[in-house]
Amino acid sequence: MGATIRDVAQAAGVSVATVSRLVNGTGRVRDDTARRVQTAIDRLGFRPNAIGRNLSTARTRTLGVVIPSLSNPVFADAVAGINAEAKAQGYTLMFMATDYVRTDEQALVGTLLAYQVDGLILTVADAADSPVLDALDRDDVPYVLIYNQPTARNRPTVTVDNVTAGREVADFFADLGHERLAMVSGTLTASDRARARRDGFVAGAEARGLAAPRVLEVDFVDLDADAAVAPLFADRTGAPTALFCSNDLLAISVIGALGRLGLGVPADVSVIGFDGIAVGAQLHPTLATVAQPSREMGRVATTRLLARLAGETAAPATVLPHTLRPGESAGPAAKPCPADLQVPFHHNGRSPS
Amino acid sequence: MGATIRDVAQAAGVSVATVSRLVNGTGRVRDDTARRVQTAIDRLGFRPNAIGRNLSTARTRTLGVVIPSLSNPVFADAVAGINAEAKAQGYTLMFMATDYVRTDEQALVGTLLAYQVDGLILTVADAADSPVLDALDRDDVPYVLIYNQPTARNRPTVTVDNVTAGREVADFFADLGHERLAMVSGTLTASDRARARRDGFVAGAEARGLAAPRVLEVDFVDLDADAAVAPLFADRTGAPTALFCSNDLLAISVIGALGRLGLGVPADVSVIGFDGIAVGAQLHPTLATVAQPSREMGRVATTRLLARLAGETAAPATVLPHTLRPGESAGPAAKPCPADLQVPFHHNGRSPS
DNA sequence: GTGAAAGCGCTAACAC
DNA sequence: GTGTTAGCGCTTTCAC
Repeated sequence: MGATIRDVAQAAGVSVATVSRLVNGTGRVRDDTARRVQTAIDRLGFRPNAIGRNLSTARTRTLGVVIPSLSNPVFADAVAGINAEAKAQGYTLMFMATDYVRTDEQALVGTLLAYQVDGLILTVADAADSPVLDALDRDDVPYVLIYNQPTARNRPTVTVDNVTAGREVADFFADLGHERLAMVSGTLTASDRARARRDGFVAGAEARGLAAPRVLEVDFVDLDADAAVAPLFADRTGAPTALFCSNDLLAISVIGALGRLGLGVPADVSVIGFDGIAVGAQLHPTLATVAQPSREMGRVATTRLLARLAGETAAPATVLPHTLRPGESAGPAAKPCPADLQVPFHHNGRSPS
Repeated sequence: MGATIRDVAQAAGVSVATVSRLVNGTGRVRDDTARRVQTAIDRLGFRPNAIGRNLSTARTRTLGVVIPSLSNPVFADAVAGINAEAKAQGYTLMFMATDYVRTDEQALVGTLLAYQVDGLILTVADAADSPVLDALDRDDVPYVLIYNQPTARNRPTVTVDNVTAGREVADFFADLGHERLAMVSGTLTASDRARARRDGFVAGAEARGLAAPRVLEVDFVDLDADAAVAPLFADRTGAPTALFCSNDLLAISVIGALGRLGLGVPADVSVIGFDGIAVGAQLHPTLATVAQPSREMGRVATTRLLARLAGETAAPATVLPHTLRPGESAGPAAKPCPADLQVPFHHNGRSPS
């Protein structure tokens, strides 16, 4: 497409080595030579071919990013953070989405590696049981996980404490007077963090002496929220009054489904999500959630990866603080009232207060 | 990191050419040779170095994507569509965000070009006045614009008809009985499409015999919605009853600000956005909007770019259909009632109906 | 301070 | 069918 280093060298009457030295600031070049070369560069519109450079240096200043999906703001935000930091450090991103197809992880990472990315930032289905990560470890490829749950193998990870967060959610509900808790989660085998959240939630409920929460596993990718939620409320007498959803997008769908079931949020059912996506705060009722600092997580993961690339050997897990963010979707449990006065279900989302 | 083609050749007792032929399926290889080579490949875990290949073929099977930001779902969705189609065609994305800094476009594209992307998909601030695009045209770099407004220069674009859409919004409001329209737009110089929407909107209002809508230009990037919206309602008697926001994110912020001003939506002010981001439908009131098929736009743009790369010379603009999606945020104009009965402003979002 | 030349890993003629 | 070899555009010794 453009001029090569040889063209420039020729035009300036110098060798390619000199051009290279000038362009990269490596090695000294006499002033007037530099001027001559620079003129040629400008005139020819020379832009060094990164591919040629990469081949020769065996570095690309390129980072690979593999995440489940860009359509979930939580990942889009993380990528925005990754990108911001990468850009600031002179790195460029190559990007791949698994679309939650676990078996695709391997191939996507393979593609990125073929392009000789200097390192990877990824969210895998399960960090504790991951052929991809095993392969990366074996080949000693620098990577940092993001969102994934830390494991016994001490893989480098930037995440929040999902177990504690789950426990806090149980506490939060218990404090509000709820006694029958339940969780709606995306496919648990597809998300180690969802499992961690559940574990914390279940443990928290037990610690508070509540019945073990029912855990409903749903297909998050193409979700029929109505069908998914219905079973929980088939027997309305024993139905849960508080629902923990493993992520915000799921929580939003669930709230919609509850409405169509004639259940008000939070009048009949309290709902809390996880992630802290921006829109949650704009909903009515505003979405209670456990907020993760997604953008920051992306930033930190990038910083750690670049440090690793620079030779540092960093700590296995960076645990960033999460925030249980109350919202209108989670309210106190309804006071039990005399049976004959009870009005258990309303057909709009509003409670008679 | 891994084995080279030479290692494989040596291990299999063949030449590199044979390995190359087998790996790329170019040229015939005897069955037993193939087996031997394949064994070596598997044993050594050989993965062809794309950089080497790229240098030699002068193609990278890599597409560059430049958009304003990933944090706006409208762009995230488009990138998701681009990625899906690219992936299906064996292409990988390199990604850059301008963060709405117009002057960065040039450099970002430059970086992508240095990496020898085969083509670009981009959204620029203004397609009609863009040094970047001029440069791309001059160097004959294949690209397709997305979201940008088609211009006289017939640059390849995948978009919706923003002008018509704007006109439809004016009609929509007029049909609802609104007489005082206004628009809140992101920086107009930073968005050719916002200008087009405004033009259509203004023209539409005029066609319906309404007063020229006031157009408020706000800094979308770090927006103080309260301060931005206030001037419109300083004089509440002549204040607009219907607001067109140049995008959904802006509309959401504006609705929040209106609430804090004591103005109900849609009771006191009707609001419509633009983009059709998914969360709009989850808001209460649901967000009226002009929906663009973002994911599909990304897909189509990619298809067109790949066709161009394959040698086809495609049409300048592909205009995809938009959909004016009514929502609760846009309702009929309040019937004027006798002055002494009038209750113009309420301090919650709900009208006394 | 500058140049010559040997690669980096691969593909693609071109020979055989 | 298979091997030889000349690059692709760049960096980087090593001489001078």
